[in-house]
Amino acid sequence: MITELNIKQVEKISKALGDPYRLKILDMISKRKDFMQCCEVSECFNLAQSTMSHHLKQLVEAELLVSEKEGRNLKFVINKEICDAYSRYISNLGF
Amino acid sequence: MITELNIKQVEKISKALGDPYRLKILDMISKRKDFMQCCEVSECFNLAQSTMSHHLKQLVEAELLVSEKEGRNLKFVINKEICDAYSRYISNLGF
DNA sequence: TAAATAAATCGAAATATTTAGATATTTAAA
DNA sequence: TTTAAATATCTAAATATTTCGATTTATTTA
Repeated sequence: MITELNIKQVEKISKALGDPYRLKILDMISKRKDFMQCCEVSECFNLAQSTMSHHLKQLVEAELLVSEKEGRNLKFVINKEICDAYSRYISNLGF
Repeated sequence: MITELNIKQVEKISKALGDPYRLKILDMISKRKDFMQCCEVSECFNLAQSTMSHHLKQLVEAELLVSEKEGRNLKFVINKEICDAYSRYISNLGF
């Protein structure tokens, strides 16, 4: 089944994508074969832990990332299905 | 030549897409075969003229829309190339 | 069980965005 | 050439977002 986003979801995803840190986070995570840990992500940016947590939460709530708890760590992977659905929504604007 | 967006452009486009009015505006314009006039767009929303002007400006500055002056009116069309480039950027996050 | 680590939550300040009203500019029509 | 229409700009208020520090929660390790 192909995921179809409604306009509210598109808005939320767009908002999540509209920040330089969050774009860089997605970029980093996407370059991994497997997954990425939260604390690893934090180390790459000069931001407070609470700020990073907030950014990651927004990406998860927009469903761009899927997170999984592993002990006291958090692993992230890109939600390919949502990325594709969003991508499709935007490119369909051109028709 | 295929347009490749840099991360700053992706941020700007995402911000432009992260508002319910602007998404609806794009939706309306995209449903037209040809183009759409500014005042036509305004009529569809319960927003002040200056507010609408501001929203349209953001879409044009993000290059999602191309505007052309025609007399005292403004015509808009979707910038398909940018939509596709943005769409491609996002779907590539999945790899 | 105590200490340490990873992440989340809360509160508050700084910053950015959205919105409307007033005014200005540009062009068309009377 | 005055008037009307379409759009843009400016200012200010309301609202939302970003950020940090402090605290809390959950889990692991000593």
